[in-house]
Amino acid sequence: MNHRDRVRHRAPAETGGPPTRTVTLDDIARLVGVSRATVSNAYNRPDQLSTALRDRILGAARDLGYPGPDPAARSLRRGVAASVGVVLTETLSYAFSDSAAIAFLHGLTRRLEAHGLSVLLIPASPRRDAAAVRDAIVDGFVVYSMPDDDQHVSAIRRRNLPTVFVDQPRQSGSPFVGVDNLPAAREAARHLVDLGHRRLGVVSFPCRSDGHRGLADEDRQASPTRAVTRDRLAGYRAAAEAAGIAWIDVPVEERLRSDAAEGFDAGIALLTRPDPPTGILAMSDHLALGVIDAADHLGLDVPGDVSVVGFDDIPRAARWDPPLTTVQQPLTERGEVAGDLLLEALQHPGSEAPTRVLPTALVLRGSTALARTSDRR
Amino acid sequence: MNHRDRVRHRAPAETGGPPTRTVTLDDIARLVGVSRATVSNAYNRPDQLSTALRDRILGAARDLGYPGPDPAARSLRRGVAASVGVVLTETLSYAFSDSAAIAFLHGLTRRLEAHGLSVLLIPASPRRDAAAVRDAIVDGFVVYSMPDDDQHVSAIRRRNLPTVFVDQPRQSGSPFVGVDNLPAAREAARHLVDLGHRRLGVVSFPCRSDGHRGLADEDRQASPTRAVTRDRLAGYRAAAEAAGIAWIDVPVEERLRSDAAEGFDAGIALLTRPDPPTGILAMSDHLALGVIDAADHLGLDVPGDVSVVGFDDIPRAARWDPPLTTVQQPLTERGEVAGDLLLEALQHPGSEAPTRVLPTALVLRGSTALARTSDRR
DNA sequence: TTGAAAGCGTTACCAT
DNA sequence: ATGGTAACGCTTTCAA
Repeated sequence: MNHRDRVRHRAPAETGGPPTRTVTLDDIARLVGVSRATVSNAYNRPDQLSTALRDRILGAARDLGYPGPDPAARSLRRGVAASVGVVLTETLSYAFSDSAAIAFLHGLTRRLEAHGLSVLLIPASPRRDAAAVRDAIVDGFVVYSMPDDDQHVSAIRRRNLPTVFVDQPRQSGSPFVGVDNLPAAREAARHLVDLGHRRLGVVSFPCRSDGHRGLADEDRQASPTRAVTRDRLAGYRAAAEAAGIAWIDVPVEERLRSDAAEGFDAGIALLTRPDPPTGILAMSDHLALGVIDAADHLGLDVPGDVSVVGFDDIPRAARWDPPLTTVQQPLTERGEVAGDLLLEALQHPGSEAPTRVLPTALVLRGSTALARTSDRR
Repeated sequence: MNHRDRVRHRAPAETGGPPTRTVTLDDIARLVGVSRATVSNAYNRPDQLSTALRDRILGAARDLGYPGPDPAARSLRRGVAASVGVVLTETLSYAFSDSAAIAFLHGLTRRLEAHGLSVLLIPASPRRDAAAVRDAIVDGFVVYSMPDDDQHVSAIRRRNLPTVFVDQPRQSGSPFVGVDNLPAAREAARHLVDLGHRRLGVVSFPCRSDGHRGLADEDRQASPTRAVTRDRLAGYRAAAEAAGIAWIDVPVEERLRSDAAEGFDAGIALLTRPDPPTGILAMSDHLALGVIDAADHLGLDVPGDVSVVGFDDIPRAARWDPPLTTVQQPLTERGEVAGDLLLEALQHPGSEAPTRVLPTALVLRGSTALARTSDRR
């Protein structure tokens, strides 16, 4: 980014240096005939000088077009940025198409703005280097659902600032907020099993960040980089095996992102198998809604022919046709809690690093029903 | 915000000063036995020193727990922030419940992150002072739909950085992107008139930021602080008067925010009037959907008893029951264009300030229908 | 390949 | 009430 627009170069004789502001505190001071300190006080400590002088200073500043004390210089000197950095799972723009991320940011900003803190959204997609993280002028970080081995996360760790982790990774010594994914997923799967479903299918988040899309073999399932994926998979599996269903028989369709298009694609893949599942577990509502569309598209009835369970309970879930059975997690509240934890960490640096596990609940709606008798075993 | 956590105070004898970093470039330099400049080069210009030395330096940095060059100092010295400030109509958290704002941010971040720029969301609700704007360490600003007389906008103007205005205010000399609200609104109103509706009602954004909620008298209507409000009102009015409807007879319900709850409230107010409107114009889809709910609630059929037209065409509009007739504007694209304009302004400071007016289109769906014959005149 | 020095624009302490 | 002064931590030119 070129910066020359707000700068001017000093006379040619000048020793080469950084870009120079058009007008600084010094200029005002000189013009008014006071010291730099006094001008600074005019801005930051109005009570330290006479009203008359202050007005004279502010007037001169206006005349010269002085933009006010330079924020970077200010921040350097004071050691405070008045802002908080946020890194999110995917690209920034993706976050704005993901209801779960949006709800999180809603809760987070609600808390932070109450304290006058700005929120710096940092581009941290897997493909980018961590420069933006290293250059972020912030007082602390919020890490939202990032892979364990992510370079941005490492860079944040090195920054050594108060950091709150959401969902993932779990970082000892740092505040954490999330839900218990394994039991939540297990309950979702058990629900299908209890309805008599024996042929299950799963639509999963990526196991690795290698761009794979399709069936996840045992090897991939063994080592998902994201804990959310790992735990939900384990939960589904636990319930299936508890019901005597061999996990090897359960197709796990891995998809790159959590959106309806990917869900649709995965749904088609699952439902056109030779022996298609009658119960499908999706790791997010976005994916689940896509699966329902896929069933529709294939002329299958939900829940008549196939039951679908989501995860998150985004606002659209309840309004869908049929309304989606899903695992509800407190999306906005997670953001609020993350905000609270960070504020706490900023105010009391030395204090304990709390872990807050929020409750989930299986919400039964219209997208699941008893398996046909013929489909049971 | 307390900053002491990442700092230590030097020996007691130290002259009082700003908070001090635990370890700086200097410490590394001393430990390795080189100059500060060389350590700096190790980070910023790897080609300027031998690999061996570089490794020694980076190793020492790791040993000392050096967090890397301080971003604020860096930014001060280089004169670049690598970030862009954004201020939005309302509170930050509100933005995350407004589909139009979300779509805008989606488009904006898509463009900005491609250039490695971070996005600083600045709390700028009408009640806050402009401190967050003054302290924002950014290379430029995006102003999204703010009142003309807003103090944050004034503060941004004083900062004298490249700034793109979206919707409002229109600032001569600065890039602008928006739509032509007056003709768009006029078309929406004409649609109702063409369907035979003679008793109209309007659900409006706030005319002033004084917290008023309810019928807007002529005086209020005469001077809305926001151009969007002014222009849409003027458009509605033009179509009504062109059809011989006296504007004084058209109730304008002013509401504080653009959400379904406010729309519901306004819908109830309009539809329980002695001579209720048969055609309602809402300034946003969120409001319009609330109006439909209100009609439902009162046992009125949409569009049988009352027709409703929205504005924006948010994703939910097409999926609603009934699907909403509305004025479509390119929400995401607006964000992209804003991003492009700002990037351009950052790269070529002196250049022209383009104004981009994006197209709108009235989308006819199920929420509008012919007025009953008995209701016409 | 390395180092010395000159800033970047502020703020906060201390003295007057 | 006001000013002198010493940092804050870094980057860059220029010379060696």
